[in-house]
Formats: sequence, structure tokens, C-alpha cells
Amino acid sequence: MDIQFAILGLLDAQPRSGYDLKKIIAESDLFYWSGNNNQIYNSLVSLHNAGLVSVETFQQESLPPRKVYSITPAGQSELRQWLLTDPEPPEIRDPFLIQLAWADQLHGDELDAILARYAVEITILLKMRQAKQQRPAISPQRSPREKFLWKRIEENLAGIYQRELEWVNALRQDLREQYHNRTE
Amino acid sequence: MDIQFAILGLLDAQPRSGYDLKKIIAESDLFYWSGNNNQIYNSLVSLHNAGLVSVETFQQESLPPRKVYSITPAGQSELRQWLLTDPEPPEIRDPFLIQLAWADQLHGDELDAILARYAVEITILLKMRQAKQQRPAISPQRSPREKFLWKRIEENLAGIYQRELEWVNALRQDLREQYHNRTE
DNA sequence: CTTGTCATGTAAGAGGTTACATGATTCG
DNA sequence: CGAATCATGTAACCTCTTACATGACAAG
Repeated sequence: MDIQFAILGLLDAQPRSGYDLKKIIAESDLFYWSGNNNQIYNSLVSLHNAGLVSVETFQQESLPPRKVYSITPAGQSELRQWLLTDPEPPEIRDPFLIQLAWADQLHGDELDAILARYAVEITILLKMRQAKQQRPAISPQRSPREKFLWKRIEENLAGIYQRELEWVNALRQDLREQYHNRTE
Repeated sequence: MDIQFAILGLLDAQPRSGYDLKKIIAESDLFYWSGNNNQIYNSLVSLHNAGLVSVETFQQESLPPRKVYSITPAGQSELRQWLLTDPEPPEIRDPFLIQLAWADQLHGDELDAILARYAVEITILLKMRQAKQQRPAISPQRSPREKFLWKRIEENLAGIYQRELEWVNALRQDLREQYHNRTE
């Protein structure tokens, strides 16, 4: 998967500048990239070279010119084709699980402490997720169905943290019961 | 997070060669890297330079020499210190959700088709996960608690796919009911 | 008076992937 | 007879990240 298709979709919803895209991607969980300039500005250049987007430059006084990109018909057909390609599975990278894999050398309270810290971390992320879900998102809402799909996508993202939180809490509980939170 | 700590933990359980590590990492979901030579052999060199592992070379007839790495006391204390560092949150990268975010331009049956393909994909991954859970894993099992922790880690990994599958199935069901699987 | 926003762009480097190279042995 | 396993290592490359550079204006 390529950030290009994320950008193409965002431009299909409405024309935007590189700076607009950067902000959206940096704040989004769905568009999981960091939102750094390098990637976005270069992607826009190569999308332009491929004829998938067009640019319009607006001169501004005392500010650098604002370059607003729009999707072209070629870009739209490229996007549509991509929508029909084989879905990729999600990538899961949870370094904490590796930490836990070697954590048996910690004693009970140390182990519970890092589990607690993990739970706090996840709780914060979940809260941030839910906050984003409240305020008007970048969701296009071009049709009731699109609005519905975006709602479900956001629920999916929240669900990931929800499940993780339940998992870690159950684990803490069971460790407490089975090992009374101390090794020998 | 660094692959170095994954390697350090694996070597703490028992001495292994680069080739051993490569196989473990390539097949593992927990150790989420591809298991390519470059990364592993270079990591071993730098771990060795840092004095965190030691090497013993075993000459073999008609095969290249086997270099078996062991963790050093310095390596063990480095590992233990890392275990106490702040847990990192999981990284979720689900390109399919981006595909779905722009998928409103598909009509009902096209949309259901890609959702179905995603469900198949996830089902396969879940089955593979469960298969791995059956056969004797690389789980160290140095104590009952370690065995327990590894079981929970594996359940976590399976749970991710499980939840995703439930989510996509519920979505398909609701689309069928609400939109009768066709747009105008 | 510093921090944040607007707005573009570049540079350097970490991290990660695929593929290549070698070469004997075993399995189907 | 071709493919897989054992076992090391290198090369080329892509992706992505942090940080830098410029410069005006507004807000606290």
C-alpha cells in the first residue's frame, strides 16, 4: 500500500494543498504515516508527473504561494482501480508483547507495574481516539453510506484499543490471582 | 523498539546462530520483522561489538562454519533494563481501512465483494495463527509463569484477527440490511 | 518575546526489504 | 533433476522519520 492512494482519495473528496494533507495525515490514526513533509511533497510531485493530479498556484502576499492540488480524471480511474485490488491484511507491531515475552525475570510487582503503565498508555490513546470521533472529522460524508462507512472505520480503530485494554486488564487480574503478584 | 532486544531475549533463552534467529523471526507473528539476513547478521555484529553477546564458531565439514551466539552478563543486564522501560503502544497499519474509506464509489455488490475478500484473508491468517499455537513453539517455558505469559501473548495475537473478523462480518451484515447491497 | 500557524521545500539517516552469491547435501 | 535445508554474508534500494531552512504574522 502506498501513501499515494491515501492522498488521491483525500484529493478526490476535495482539492487541497500539501500543507492541508500534512495536517490531516499527521493527526489521523487511519492514515498512519507521520505526516512529514518529505513524503507528502514528493508524493505530490510524482502524482503530478504521472498526470493523476493537477496544480493551481495561488500567490499570497507575505506568505509562500499556496499550491492547491486536484485529482484528474486519470487519477480518479487509478483510484477506482485500486479500490478493487486485493485487500491487504493489517500489520500489527506491538513491541510491548516482546517486552512481555521476556518479562518473566521481573518479580510480581515489577511485572504488574509495567502492565499498569501499558494500560495507562492504551487508555490515553483510546480517549484521544474517542475525542477525535466527537469533533467534526475530515470524513467526506458525500452520501449516507459513506458516512456510515467512516463511522465503522472509526469504531474499528477504537475497538483495537478497547480490546487491548480488556486483554491487559484480564491479564493483570489473572496474574494477581494465580501468582499473588510476587515470584518466590 | 529495536530488533536487538528481541534477539537479546532469544539468546537469553538459549544460544543460537544467526540462521536460527532468522528462521524464528521469519515465522513469528510476535517478532514482526521479515527475518532478512541483513538486519539479523548486522545486529549480531553490533551486539558483539557492544559486548552484549559472545560468539563461538563451530567448523563443519562441507558446510560454512556455524557461529553460535550467547548472551553475556552485560547483555543480560541491558535486557533487564529494557524490560523496565516505558511500554510503547502498538502500531496499527491497516491499509484496508483506507481502501474502505474511499469505497463509497463502489456499488453494493462490489463493496461486499472486497469485504468478503478481506474476511477470507483474515480467516486464513487466523487459521495460521491457531496452527502455530498448536505445534511446539519457540516459547522458552522456563517457569510456569513464563509459559502462562506466552500463552496470553499468543491469545492476544489471535484476538486481533478474531476481532477484525467479527468487525468485518458485522459490517457486511449491516450493509446488507441497510443498503440491500446495491447503490441506486 | 516566545510559541504557533501558514506554507513551501531539502538533507541526512535509520530501518527495513528483496535479491544476489556461494556451495554442499538431502528429499521427493 | 529440481527444490529445500543448512549457513554465511553483501548490494541495492525503498520507505519513512527527524531535523533543518526560510519568513511573515498573530496570539498569549
